[in-house]
Amino acid sequence: MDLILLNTFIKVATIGSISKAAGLLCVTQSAVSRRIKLLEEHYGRPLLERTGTTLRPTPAGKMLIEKAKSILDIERQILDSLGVKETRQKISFCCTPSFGIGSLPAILDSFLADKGEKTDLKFVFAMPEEALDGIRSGRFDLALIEHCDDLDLNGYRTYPLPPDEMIFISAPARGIDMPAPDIDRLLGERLYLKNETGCAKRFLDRNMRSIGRDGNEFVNTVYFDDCPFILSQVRAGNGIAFVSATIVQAELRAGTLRAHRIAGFDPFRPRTIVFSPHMECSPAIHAFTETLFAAHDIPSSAALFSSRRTR
Amino acid sequence: MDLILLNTFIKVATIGSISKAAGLLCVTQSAVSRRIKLLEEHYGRPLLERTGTTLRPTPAGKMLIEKAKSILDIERQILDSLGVKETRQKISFCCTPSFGIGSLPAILDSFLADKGEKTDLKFVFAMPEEALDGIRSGRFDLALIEHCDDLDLNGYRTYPLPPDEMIFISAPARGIDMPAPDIDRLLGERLYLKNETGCAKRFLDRNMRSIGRDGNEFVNTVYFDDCPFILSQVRAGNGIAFVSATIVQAELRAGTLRAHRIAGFDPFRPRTIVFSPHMECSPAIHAFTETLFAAHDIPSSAALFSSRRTR
DNA sequence: TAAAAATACTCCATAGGTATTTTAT
DNA sequence: ATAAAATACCTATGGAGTATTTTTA
Repeated sequence: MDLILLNTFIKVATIGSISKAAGLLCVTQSAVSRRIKLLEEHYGRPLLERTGTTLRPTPAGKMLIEKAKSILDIERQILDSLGVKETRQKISFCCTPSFGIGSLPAILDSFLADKGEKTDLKFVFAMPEEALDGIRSGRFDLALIEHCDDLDLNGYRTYPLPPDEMIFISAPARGIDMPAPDIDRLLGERLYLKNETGCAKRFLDRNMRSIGRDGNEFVNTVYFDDCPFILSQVRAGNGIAFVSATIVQAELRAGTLRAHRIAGFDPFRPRTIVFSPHMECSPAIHAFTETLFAAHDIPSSAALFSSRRTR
Repeated sequence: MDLILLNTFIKVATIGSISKAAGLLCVTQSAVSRRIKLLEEHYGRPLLERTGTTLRPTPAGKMLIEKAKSILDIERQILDSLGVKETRQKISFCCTPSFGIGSLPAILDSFLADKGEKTDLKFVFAMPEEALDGIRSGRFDLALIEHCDDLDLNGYRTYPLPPDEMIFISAPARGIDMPAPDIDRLLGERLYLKNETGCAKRFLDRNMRSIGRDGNEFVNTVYFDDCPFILSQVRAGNGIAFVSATIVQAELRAGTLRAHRIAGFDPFRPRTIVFSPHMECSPAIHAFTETLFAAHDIPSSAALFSSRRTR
């Protein structure tokens, strides 16, 4: 009787779902189902109540949970006293600076809340091209790609996220129309962008072209490779910027910044999560992805982690 | 981590030998060696001290023994409280009546002393031919064959035992020479034998022929299918019998019976243990064989039980 | 040198994955 | 009808056996 069966049973009985537990355990639903079956055969009776909307332990199962916990606890004691370290879980995640600044802090907080202690985390902010390169080479486990240009993701393990919205922002003092100003009104403003090849610039150019204009019509453009500085400049009324709505959400709500949406623009920037083919599913990565998905109101990533178990 | 590893380790550490533990566990030395290795890899350090004449647990190993016992104990509690019966171990053993009466009781006592509660035992007394037939058909797990005739044991899993000795016995009152009487002196006595086709009769005939005489020269022969009665008749001075020395050992020592050995006879009857090819090694069968061997001063039967594990 | 443990190698049982079916709400 | 669990089937891993080598007392 393998301890993995007991651990699996505890997870399933606690969560109340075989599929969900499978995600956590980085194996398929099939494997978990089989493990439960094996355990039930081993102990000669049903351990889970299959009726009802959620899986519940039978009386025998309830008893087993307690006993199994003691067993796993002793095993843990042995490992601890012999100084056996569980292989430190590593996550390396790549995304654009705007996501890193706008959304990642909240996700990271929520992740660290329960899962953080035992994991090595690496967060790299880079452009989609570099992200994909890192995924290919195994430098990153997963990346969040924002599609400033069309991008060929063929051959990657991907998962779509809801798009985010790109908007112009300005200080109220500049008096720019709030809902949808004329584009010519904005062309006269000093435009702050992070850099010439950044996502925002490329996405802006694309949208300008789509309404028959050109990105270069913004004559007064300042590239400054520091987001907080750009925001402070805009806040101070020194110009406008074209940014992801999420990173200024709070200030828009507070009224310290104004959002401007241009007629004819498609402001929504598709986003995709790309998984490394080398990525081994680990509980940490599973939990991180789960947090990432939860932040975007996607119920569960269970199905993503069906194979490639950690050994 | 499989509980079988912990159980194996406890056995090895307790016994101090991988080979011996392998016998007990009904697997090969190789398998046990591998299990220990797996466990040592799992816990990341040596658990057995390989130096010295006997295998001893390292400090880590000592600690593990205790913890492992707690784990296995909890597992036992679970099984008990769920009413999981360990499949009742069965042994069916066949031997000649003379062995069954002479040697088996002592062996059985010694076996029952520690192993008996959880086993179903079946002892059948029969002639070698029937024993072999039962082995072939799987009716018996093992049989002790006494070679009254030449017997072809090709194709059987066998193990030689030291031979026993066949002797004539008489009551002291009859005044027959003790060490080696003349055969003609015995021919006049009434000879008690169990039955016409029994081992004793056949073995006697063979020996008579080997000294140029004939079994039929005993003119006054009584076949009576009950050993105790025969012995009582001899004891009462009503005749002689030709029996295995072991069944009258005590009475010879006490002087209530006399032993007679005929010059030219080869009194030693080879004995062989025959194992059923269908026999699955079980701890019970191992223990029984161990007892059987110990009774004949054979150190260990470990090597016999290398394969065919119980599932 | 002999007995025990380790190891190289092969085989097969089984755990796990994929795809599909069954079940239950 | 949909989502989850069970299952049929296939593959690959690894545990067990056989035979051999290495170790150590």
